[in-house]
Amino acid sequence: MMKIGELAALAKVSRDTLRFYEKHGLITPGLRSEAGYRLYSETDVRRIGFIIGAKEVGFTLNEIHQLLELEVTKDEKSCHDIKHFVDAKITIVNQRLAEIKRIKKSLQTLSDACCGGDEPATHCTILEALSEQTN
Amino acid sequence: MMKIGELAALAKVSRDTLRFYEKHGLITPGLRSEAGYRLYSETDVRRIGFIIGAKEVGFTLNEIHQLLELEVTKDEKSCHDIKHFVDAKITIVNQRLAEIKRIKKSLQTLSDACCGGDEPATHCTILEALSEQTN
DNA sequence: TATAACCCTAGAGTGCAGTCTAAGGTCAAT
DNA sequence: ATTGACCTTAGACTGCACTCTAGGGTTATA
Repeated sequence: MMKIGELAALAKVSRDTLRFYEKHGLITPGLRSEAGYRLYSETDVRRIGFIIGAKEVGFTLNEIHQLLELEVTKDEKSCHDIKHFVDAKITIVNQRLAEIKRIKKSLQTLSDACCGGDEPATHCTILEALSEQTN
Repeated sequence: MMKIGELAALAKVSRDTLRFYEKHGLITPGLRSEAGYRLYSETDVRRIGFIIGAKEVGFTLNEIHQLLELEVTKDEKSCHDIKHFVDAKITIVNQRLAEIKRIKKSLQTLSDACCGGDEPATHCTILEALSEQTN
């Protein structure tokens, strides 16, 4: 069990951010010490790791909230809804994957065109690098 | 050459967004019609396509601005700086790529655990799905 | 020729995601 | 016992990326 400052340092976010996430339901208010200090578990650490990762790839806190609330159980009723929601998210994720691969390739083209040795550096911009990608 | 409304419809953004991007230097103010209407070229279309794609995968407008300004020329002096900047960006892009793959896998695990047929739907959350990923 | 559907500007307003401030309580070390 | 580093709350403030409003001009169609 760690205090907010420790978790903040570990996750490289501010204490305020962690309280903000709690206030907005991304991390459930858990244990408190005698003095009222928040105490975080290993699960909380993984949870905020997920939040940060998801944020980095362009999910909003709202979307992350929905992702974290997803839970497959034996409840037949909700199972269909979950499947639907998850598959919709997978589609979005696949689009992002494709987009980021495009960007990576164009950055790579740019990097390769640059100082590659003695051959003359060709004139090249991101947009030109992007256009060259025929796939 | 198309007017702002056409480009907005094509790129699925608002006219205001396009004017906003211009004001912030993401698209250079180009040709104007006799009446002062903005006129956009094919290059502008590709440009805003790039902006939108980059935004979707989590780049800020500021970062996108920097990416768009990158240009490899024969100027030896700036070449080193460009290489450095681009390679730093590639590192970030690679991290995002890894992160989005992680998220995709966990969503897939979640989807697979759900309504897979007659086998009992195992209890599964995003965090558990993430933990299962040993790679 | 007038009506709708477009375009312009400057500037105000909005929602998201924090970030900071004030005023105070707790804990470990000198 | 007091100093400093930590923790608490509520609420104000900030920066980003739009989004809207007001007040006006233009262009195509009935």
